[in-house]
Amino acid sequence: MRQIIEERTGSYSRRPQPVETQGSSLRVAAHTTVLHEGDPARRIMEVVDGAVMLTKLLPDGRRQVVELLGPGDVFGLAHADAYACSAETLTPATIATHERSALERDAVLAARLLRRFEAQLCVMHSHALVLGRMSALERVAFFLLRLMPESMVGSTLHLSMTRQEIADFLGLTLETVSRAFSELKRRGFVALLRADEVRIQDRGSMRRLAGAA
Amino acid sequence: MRQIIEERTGSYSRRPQPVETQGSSLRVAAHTTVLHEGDPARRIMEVVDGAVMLTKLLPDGRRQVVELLGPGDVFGLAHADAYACSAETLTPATIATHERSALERDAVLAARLLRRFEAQLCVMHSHALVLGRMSALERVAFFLLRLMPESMVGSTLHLSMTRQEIADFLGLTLETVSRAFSELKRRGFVALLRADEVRIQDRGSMRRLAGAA
DNA sequence: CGCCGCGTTGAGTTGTATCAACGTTGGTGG
DNA sequence: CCACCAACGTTGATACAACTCAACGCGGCG
Repeated sequence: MRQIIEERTGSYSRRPQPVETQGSSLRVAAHTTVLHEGDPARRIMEVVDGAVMLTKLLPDGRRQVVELLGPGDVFGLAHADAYACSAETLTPATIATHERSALERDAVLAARLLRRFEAQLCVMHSHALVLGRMSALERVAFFLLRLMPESMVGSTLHLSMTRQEIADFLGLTLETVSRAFSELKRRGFVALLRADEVRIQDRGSMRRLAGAA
Repeated sequence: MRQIIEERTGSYSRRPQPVETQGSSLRVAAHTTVLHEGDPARRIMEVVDGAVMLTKLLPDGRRQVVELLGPGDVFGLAHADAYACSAETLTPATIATHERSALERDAVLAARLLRRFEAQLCVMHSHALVLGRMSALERVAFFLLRLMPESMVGSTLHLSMTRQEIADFLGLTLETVSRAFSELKRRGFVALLRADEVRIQDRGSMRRLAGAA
């Protein structure tokens, strides 16, 4: 669809710094596929700004959103030199890219990625618990808490995902996600200003539902 | 239960090498809990030999086996300075441990962990697809293929997990896992010599079931 | 032998998927 | 400005896969 991507090389074009690698930076529109599952994995990427989702497909078309990424998160991982997931922007985004070979040369970059990978692996562990052991209502409560940092308590959250995308992330159908939203609203745990504008009313009950996430 | 752990310091006790970190090595019996979810995360660990599973618990006791680890795999990851998962051996195992501070000093170690984290993150992505989108039969087929490397085609696989542990890994109940094994046997895709001895008879059909894993 | 943990199988229940209709919103063009 | 349309969301009725509860089988060990 809207594949508006503009690329520009790193700020230090004059003398290529050995530490600040020759990574370039992409500015990408919302709903743009940045890379495709199975393509040769040449570069590794970091979300600088915006939101990105990683997806995997089964041959018959079933889809799983395997990870939701925000600023600092890393993607473009490879299994057998091919990208393991597709990556699609949820919002307009800025993405930094690095040659894979840069990892060996640039220790600072490698250290940053190591810390990030650890954090993302922990998040994946939590997500496995969600997908493997939680009910639909619990999954949606968990999802909303995950998107709503402690800080912004009373404020309203904008969802940049459709019901189908949320369903594909939580291992549900879009109808079940919709019913779960309605049920949370009915119980007074959340308020839906619009379909994509949510306010959490009762954080305690939500946390109890989500298993003290 | 059987908490037979013997610890010994690294081989270079004389002059402590700056690169080969002061990691110690554990010899651990099967069915031993090596670390507990929530404990302060002081050390990072590598499986040298044997098999280890990482688990997470919900307050009401529901359990998810989030990862299965073999030689080379890394665990002991921290979220907010606490272990994110418990780790339990499935077989007798040898485990190398490193102080977390060693990561900053030892570039070789850091590079190895980075590669491992990338691989383990990819595996977790696949597992999210399994947990979110696959049927019970597909999950069990996927599980068996994952344990049976391409190389050993005709040979027999020893499962070191109970039906309950497999169920907790695949997000199912032990009865459903048992029925799936029976169904795979009925279809002639696998042979069950004993409950924990499996031979894959029809790898093609298994791969088709598991979505060309 | 007889117990105990683990596995299998059956019968009935339930949560989520599926299928289908209807509602809402935002954009476009008459 | 309003009518129309398309995409997204909600809600209801029904179906079905997996869960739950329960009985039974089997193998290893004291």
